[in-house]
Amino acid sequence: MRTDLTDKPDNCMVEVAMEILGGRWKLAIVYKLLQGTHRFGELRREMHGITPRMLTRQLRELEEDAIVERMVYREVPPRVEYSLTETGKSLEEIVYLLDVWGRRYLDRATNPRKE
Amino acid sequence: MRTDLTDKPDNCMVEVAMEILGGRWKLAIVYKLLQGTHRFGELRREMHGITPRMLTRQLRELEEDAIVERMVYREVPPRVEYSLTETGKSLEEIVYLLDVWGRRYLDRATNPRKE
DNA sequence: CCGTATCCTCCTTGATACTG
DNA sequence: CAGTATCAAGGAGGATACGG
Repeated sequence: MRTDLTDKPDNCMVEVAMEILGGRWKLAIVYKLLQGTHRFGELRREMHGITPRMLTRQLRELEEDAIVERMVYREVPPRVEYSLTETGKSLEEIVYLLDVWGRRYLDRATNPRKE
Repeated sequence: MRTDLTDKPDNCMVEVAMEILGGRWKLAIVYKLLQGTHRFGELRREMHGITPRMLTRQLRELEEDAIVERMVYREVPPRVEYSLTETGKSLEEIVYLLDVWGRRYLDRATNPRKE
């Protein structure tokens, strides 16, 4: 499944980070959770197009990697809240910079200009 | 293949960025090129485990997305050099932070400690 | 409301051999 | 040296229906 993270020969930890954070949804979920705790259904609505199955899988993987915390309230109807761990919150600057970079990239791609 | 980047409904540009930079090798290649221009063979040797086919594909995609520049020298034997564009260089801080994050993450995973 | 169960497609990645 | 060609496997991601 995942290559052994401790078996990275040289000093490029970018590969380690991308192995945990890669994929289509992970960092977008972190982006949402940086704005505060969310319930399953809230995330589902805000993530335009994700299926419940996918959302569950991504959240479980993030939980295993200690990025996300899952809090279950045994009520009727059931309530489950997701939030970031400290490790998850430590991604704030990276996610922010990626957001900025993506916005600028899109601007350039949309109205290209000469150098 | 790729979803239309201009068709992202809300303000989460993280998805845009990950669509361009996601995958196993892209940011690791950027990491190497931040240290200077590289030839194909140099990258191949430094990227432990990448096949020439994969390296070619990743470099071509990065070239299409204007992250990487390809310079062909018509010599014998042939020489091709890869370097970052300005857009590529603008990833420096992100790549640096990902490297740091990955290193710290690995430390925590290797010698876990209680809070 | 918060998920699971099933079934499915196709992209990503890889191994190996070969070429200008 | 710098790639292509070919073949193959596996997993990421998706559609739909159902369960506690």
